[in-house]
Amino acid sequence: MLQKKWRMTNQRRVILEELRNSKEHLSADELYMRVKKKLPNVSISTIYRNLEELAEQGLIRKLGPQSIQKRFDANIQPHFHIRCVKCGRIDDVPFSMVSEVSQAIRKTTAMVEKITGYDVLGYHLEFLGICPECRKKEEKKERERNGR
Amino acid sequence: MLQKKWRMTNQRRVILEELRNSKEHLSADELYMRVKKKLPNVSISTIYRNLEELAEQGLIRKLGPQSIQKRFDANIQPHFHIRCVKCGRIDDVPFSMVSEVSQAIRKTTAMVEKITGYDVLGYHLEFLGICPECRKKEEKKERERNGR
DNA sequence: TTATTAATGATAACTATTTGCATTATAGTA
DNA sequence: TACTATAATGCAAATAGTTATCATTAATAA
Repeated sequence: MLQKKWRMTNQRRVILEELRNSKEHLSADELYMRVKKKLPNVSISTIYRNLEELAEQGLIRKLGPQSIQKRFDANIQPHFHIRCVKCGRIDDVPFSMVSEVSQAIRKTTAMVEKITGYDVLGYHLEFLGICPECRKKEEKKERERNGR
Repeated sequence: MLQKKWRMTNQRRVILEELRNSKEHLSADELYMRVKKKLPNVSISTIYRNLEELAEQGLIRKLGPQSIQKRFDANIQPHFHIRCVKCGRIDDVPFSMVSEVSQAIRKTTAMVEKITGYDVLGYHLEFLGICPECRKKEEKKERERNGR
């Protein structure tokens, strides 16, 4: 398991600094604007590369969905979802499963409004995991690696 | 408040049918493939337009984030987020606010694994709402509309 | 100080989605 | 039933956000 050497470049340092100094959660292009003020020659691809790299190292968190594709659901009854982090597949988590959770969330809403100043319209709860198919694939790969 | 007339076209009907017949949550291009089998001349832009339209009418649900841009967070402590549906801005909901919720979620995890067959790795809870700035803008627009 | 190679900047490519526009088809009316 | 207004379509081009390529630069270990 040899590990890639890690270099703390000027760009990387400034990117991390700017992200840490900001109260908001910046998008790649917002961050690009800020870093540019310190390092006018920085490239947008350096921003993207470093965000990936820093997230992989656990120094920052990537928010939102891993897959950019939107998905659509004809079931408009309240229910939650579970998404496979490997393949992007989304399945249902029946509402009965999570009625306790949704009750807890509802109880918290007023407090969230007071603290954040937002009008809360709803929420989005999604479990993340590895779907049965992808787990099988993983296990197969594992066996092949060990087999020879 | 005059309302746009709504026409049930062949394409629209098949799109809705295919979405309702599928157990999974389809992405636009997956749906495109299926609709194409019934209507070979259908265009991908018809799929997109109808998904938007049907979601607006409340006949289907759009899953995942409204904005496709990823955002990044240098705070790697556990906490939840609240996102503005108008402008895409993301703020923190402090962990203390939602410790009750996260406890309820943790208690449910084992059950979710059993039902869905997934290995659950984590979850993502995001409140949706309108941020103070956007609310102010909305109110201003409202006043202007009524004012004259 | 030098050698290795990780990281960079510039640019092209790519993916998912949206838009413009001329044409077609639906629903309401004569 | 035919006519009309306009919603919706198909196609192509445009766009947004992100990723890949590649020659060049610079950080680290010897």
